[in-house]
Amino acid sequence: MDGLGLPGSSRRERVLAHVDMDCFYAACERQREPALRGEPLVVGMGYEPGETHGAVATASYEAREYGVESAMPITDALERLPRKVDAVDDPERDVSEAGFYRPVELDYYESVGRDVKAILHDTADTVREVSIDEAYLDVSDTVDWSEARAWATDLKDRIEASVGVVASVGLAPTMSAAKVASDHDKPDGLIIVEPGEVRDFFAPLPVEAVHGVGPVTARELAAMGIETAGDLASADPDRLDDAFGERGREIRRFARGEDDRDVTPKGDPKSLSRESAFTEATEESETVRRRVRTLADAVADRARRQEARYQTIGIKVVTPPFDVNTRAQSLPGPVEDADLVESVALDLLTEFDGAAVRKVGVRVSNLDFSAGQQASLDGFETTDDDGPEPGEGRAVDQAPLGAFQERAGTDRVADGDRGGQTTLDEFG
DNA sequence: TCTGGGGTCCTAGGACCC
DNA sequence: TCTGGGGTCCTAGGACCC
Repeated sequence: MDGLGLPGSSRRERVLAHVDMDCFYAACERQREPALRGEPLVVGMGYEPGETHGAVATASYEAREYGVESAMPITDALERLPRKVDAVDDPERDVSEAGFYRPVELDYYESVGRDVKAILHDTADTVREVSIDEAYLDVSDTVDWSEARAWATDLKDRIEASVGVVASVGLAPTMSAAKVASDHDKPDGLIIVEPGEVRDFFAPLPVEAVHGVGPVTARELAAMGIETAGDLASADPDRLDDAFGERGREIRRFARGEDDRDVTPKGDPKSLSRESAFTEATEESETVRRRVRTLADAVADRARRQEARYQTIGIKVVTPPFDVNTRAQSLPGPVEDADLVESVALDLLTEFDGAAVRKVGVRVSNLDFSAGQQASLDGFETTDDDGPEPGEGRAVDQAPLGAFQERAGTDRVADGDRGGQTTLDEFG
């Protein structure tokens, strides 16, 4: 097989697919509550039945007809599309011009997402899961361009038949083109962009269609007279570099159909965080501190379940109108210590005492998964002695924080108890 | 527009080291 | 006295994605 494995542009044209579920949260709700099919449906984040707070996570296409959009406050959505139950009681309202509202239930959507991913992994050797409802596939070894449509149709059918949700699929020789292709014909879309067609496919699209171009960049590009992907493809690369740096060159390459990125399985996360907004901005430090404590515990718990140690602990404080402030503190070595997450987070928060706060977050980063891998190895090998790992011992010795230093010893015991068991559970 | 939650990557400046 | 260069780590912020 000539060309296989050659680097750069000389290598064989790959066959890549991007699979993207249509209105995924709404589709999940309809899958388990079929009466919602064909009805305008809004799935709200932070929404509870009968209430009016929260924001739109997903609006079905029927709901979009009424002007309901993603990220819109539920109060606005209700003005455009009243709840069916309310309309029934209101003689002023036409029941046929009303819709259904459901709260986000992420655990359920994740289980549906896993069912879809299982089919993808069964179909392709190389899968990169991007999010709960989206993935890239590399099927170069098994699918030829001449059979691409049949393959994709079969995949879509399998997903719909066995999981009950609809996917849009795009095939192209690059990841960035496959992504745009899957988005181009939604819902229930299937677009195939063969090698050599990529640039023409991109040309008429607005720059926002290019992966990596958001509202800010689009506005700046427009000011430069660049409005379509075609304009972007033929723009002077130095000019883009001046305006946007390396990212400017990258979006130009994408628009030209140049994208060497390989589909690789998703690795370990780089950070874990939890954040939460107040119903309205508060200046009460104790209220904010309480929330930060809760978030810190949740983040630490998430890290523990994923067997991730962390070396950096940070907070995010959003103050009106929408100023995002971040603070972070690094430790001398990776730890797993819920109390430390809380105390460092609270310590960083003192800077914002008395400030109006509308939202707070806690984050751990600089993650280290080697301890978990070690634990899983231990499970299959002869029992290790109980001494600390060399690296961990050193980290503890250098710790600048009293709390960290005092408690590190007891954490080791807890770790030893848990490591192997947790791992077995996950594989079981 | 008065913006929900969980991520990624990049840039820039300062500290510190050789 | 403002004179060299290179490298790494850390923090903070920004843009973007779903």
